[in-house]
Amino acid sequence: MPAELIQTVQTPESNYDQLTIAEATLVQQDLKKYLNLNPYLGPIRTIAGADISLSLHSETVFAGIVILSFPDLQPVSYSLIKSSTTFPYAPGYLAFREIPALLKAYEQISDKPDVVMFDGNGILHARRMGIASHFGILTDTVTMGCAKKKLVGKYDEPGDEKGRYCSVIDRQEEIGFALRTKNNLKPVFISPGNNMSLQDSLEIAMKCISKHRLPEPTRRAHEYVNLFRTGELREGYHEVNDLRLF
DNA sequence: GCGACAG
DNA sequence: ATCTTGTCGC
Repeated sequence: MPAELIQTVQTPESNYDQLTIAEATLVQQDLKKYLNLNPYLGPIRTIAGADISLSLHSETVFAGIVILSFPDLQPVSYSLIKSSTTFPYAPGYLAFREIPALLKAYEQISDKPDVVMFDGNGILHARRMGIASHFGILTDTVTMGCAKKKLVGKYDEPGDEKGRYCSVIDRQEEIGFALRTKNNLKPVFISPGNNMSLQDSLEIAMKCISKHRLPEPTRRAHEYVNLFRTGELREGYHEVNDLRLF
């Protein structure tokens, strides 16, 4: 990586808050040089969901990563951390608001997941550098995005039945999919983050669909992070010892 | 200038 | 994202 970029991203928790939008754009353009969209060949034994929860009118950020077994999708461990941010929310720059906290949550995981799914996009982004791709490049991990709303591009509405999907196209380029995860409900938007292909992201997303609109990884991450914010779960890395299974 | 716009 | 109650549909 270029020295300038390394200096900027090496310790995001201390630098991202001070970046201007123009500087953030340059960081994204630099990071894109390291994007890898080749097929993922390794096994998937665990898949994690990453998300954050915010208090209204506050700089406090509750970040969480929940690791699920694969393909059974049962929570096996989770990492929660409280942090703060002053970087404003701006479409296309979500990573600069959420990544510092998510990096802390990721660091305290002792048994890292094989894949991480983000509540947001991978390459389904104007500069192909959504939060999943950004995080995947910084940590050299296998990541993908699952957004609840379209950020950029055009697509045909997929059929009403669960499992149907259509490509999302932006400037002649296929950058993701609109995937129907539940009958008659709005689709979610899937794209690869880093170290996997477009097809990988679609196949993995389909294997994570259960009875809800959101795939299990991000659905669980959202659930845990809210339990954390409301004080029902504690900060730190925890193994799930669910005796209810027996 | 107008419309679009992850969380 | 978050603040909120009931309500319509599978």
